[in-house]
Amino acid sequence: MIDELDGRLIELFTAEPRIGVLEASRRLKVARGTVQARLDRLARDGVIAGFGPEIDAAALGYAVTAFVTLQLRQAGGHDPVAARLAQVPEVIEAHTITGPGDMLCRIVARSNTDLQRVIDVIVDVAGVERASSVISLATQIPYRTLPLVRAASNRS
Amino acid sequence: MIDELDGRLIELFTAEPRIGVLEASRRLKVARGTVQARLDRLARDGVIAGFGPEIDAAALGYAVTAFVTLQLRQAGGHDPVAARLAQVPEVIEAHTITGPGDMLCRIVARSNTDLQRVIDVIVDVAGVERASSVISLATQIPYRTLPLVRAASNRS
DNA sequence: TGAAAAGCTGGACAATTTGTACAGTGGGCC
DNA sequence: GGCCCACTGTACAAATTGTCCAGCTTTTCA
Repeated sequence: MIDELDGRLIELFTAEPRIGVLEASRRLKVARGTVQARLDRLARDGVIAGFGPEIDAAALGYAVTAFVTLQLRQAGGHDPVAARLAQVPEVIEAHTITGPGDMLCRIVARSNTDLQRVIDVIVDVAGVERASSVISLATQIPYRTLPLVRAASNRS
Repeated sequence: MIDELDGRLIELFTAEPRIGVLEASRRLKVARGTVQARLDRLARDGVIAGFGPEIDAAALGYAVTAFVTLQLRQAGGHDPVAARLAQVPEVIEAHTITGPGDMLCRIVARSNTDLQRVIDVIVDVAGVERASSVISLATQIPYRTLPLVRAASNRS
């Protein structure tokens, strides 16, 4: 799927995103065209989804993160509910899941008080039967994919 | 915290990350120096955490995502467990949480069979008492922050 | 076994962008 | 009124990008 050079390339750009193709080729000691081709291929294959800016919700004032498990009314299915949840800015992510719950959402809020408001909004969404939430107290491992890249490109 | 121009800037770079400062200034109809200064400030304030490549775990072959709630042994605390979990590449994210569970992890695996293996690895981590997992069947709302940016920069 | 295909190298070129600086202008604040 | 700050518009050298090419090596496949 990806080889060792791809792995080094991704690691390099993760560590120093602004270096550019030329500098990357120097660091990796390969021709510029190679870096360019690899990058194009990784992007085409969807391995690299994009280079967008990573926004820190906390820095925007959304200091509280919580995970909400939703139980939905049987009728209507998941998609309409998801569409309505998508209207709520504080819903950062949503998955349908196995198990007793039907949906798991990641939400953010400005404070614990604000979290109450956000949860109320969610519970008010048509199709949502009940919601149970847990608050993230600390992020022990921030979202990461580098270990996967290393594993997939096999080198320790 | 961030104003309307910051919001437009972030949106633009999210939509087309590769355009560069000069093109961005043309699109936003402001001077290049302004874009540069804004970007610097946003990065300095931590609002923009970085411009690293976004890696798609699924494209790397990790097609299955699951959320695992861990109960920990009381003794020892969270941090040592988190440190050990960090050794497992498939643990993509981990939070300490309120409620009956102690920790919530996002994990990925190559298949449902592989998921079993990953969960076994996690349960084997010293300090982990038990783990209960739910599988993500579909991503209804992919991780996003743009609505927050819009909300924070207040414009619809 | 032999030939085609694919990937990498190293180099070249024009066009564009970046980094950086500076003077001028307008609004907000004390 | 006066100061500070952000933005504008401009300038210039240096660096990077996009694109192409010829030659070489390795892999693939009939």
